[in-house]
Amino acid sequence: MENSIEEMIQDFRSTLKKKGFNITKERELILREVLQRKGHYDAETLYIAMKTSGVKVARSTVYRTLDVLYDIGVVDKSSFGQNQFYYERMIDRAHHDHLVCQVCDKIFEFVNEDIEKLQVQVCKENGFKMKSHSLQIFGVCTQCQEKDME
Amino acid sequence: MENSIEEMIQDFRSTLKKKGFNITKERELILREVLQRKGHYDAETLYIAMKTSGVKVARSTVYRTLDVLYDIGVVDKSSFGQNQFYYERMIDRAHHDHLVCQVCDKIFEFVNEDIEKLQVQVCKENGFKMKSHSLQIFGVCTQCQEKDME
DNA sequence: GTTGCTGCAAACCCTTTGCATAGGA
DNA sequence: TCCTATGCAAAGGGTTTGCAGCAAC
Repeated sequence: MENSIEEMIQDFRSTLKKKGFNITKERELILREVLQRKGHYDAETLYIAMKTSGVKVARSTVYRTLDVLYDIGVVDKSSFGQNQFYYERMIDRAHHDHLVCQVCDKIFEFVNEDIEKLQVQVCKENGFKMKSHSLQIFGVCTQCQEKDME
Repeated sequence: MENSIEEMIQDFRSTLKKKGFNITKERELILREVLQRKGHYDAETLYIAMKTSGVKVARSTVYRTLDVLYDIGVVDKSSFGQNQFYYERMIDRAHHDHLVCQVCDKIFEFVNEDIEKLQVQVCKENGFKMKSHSLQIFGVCTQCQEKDME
């Protein structure tokens, strides 16, 4: 259940091979960064973080690799209606949806099996073949509601 | 129930006033275009359509006004993960969610009361104050599935 | 007369792309 | 060797912004 980073990198290598991608040190470096990072971030943030910590990699490689990681299911990609993509590792996690606070921009997660089931049903009713889905609820989080009352 | 365009424009004027916006002829022109348009479109499409039909209005005014219309609840705004915003009039319509076909890019709508209720419940459980939400299911529509089999 | 809106063009921001070079298979 | 990936810089595309002139209140 609990895999070490090194084991995950081994998996990654074999998945790349299986899908016809080359194994490169840049892809591994980016994977390492992704694996140790929790929560949501955009490609630019990841790129800057890597630059700052002295890793040599090009911006376009980060963008391209994040999409490879998305392709092979290592990260999730979502957009929260902000015309920008956010990534997040999918390791050891079930699919989840998001509560987006419009005051502090924090993103909270939730899992709701019943909603998932209803989505499957909706697809069945419409003859639609589901590949993925994305549910965001926008509003105000508890903390911001409290701040507002002060 | 069934309001005429002119009645809707009257409502619009009073809403603008109530919210502290000025009433201008550009805003009215854009509202007219929005009211007679069904389905989803981006700001650029609306702008080009207006230009083509001879309406004099600046691109930035269209972009700015669509956001005003969104503010006051005349249009809905969503992004379908394409780094672009899509607008759609909200008149005479219940909230609905979207099935996005990744093959033909068509967008289908559905309404599901049970999902809506579960969302309210999720918010309650998390002490989250919901303002809006957005659910998109990505996949392949019936027609594209059939085409694929040929 | 103020304040807010429009129009224009330029700036912005994130993302993608073209191409020469480097590096896996 | 062949083909894919990288790095760089430049282009792209949708959206936003600064500012002067203009229109609403």
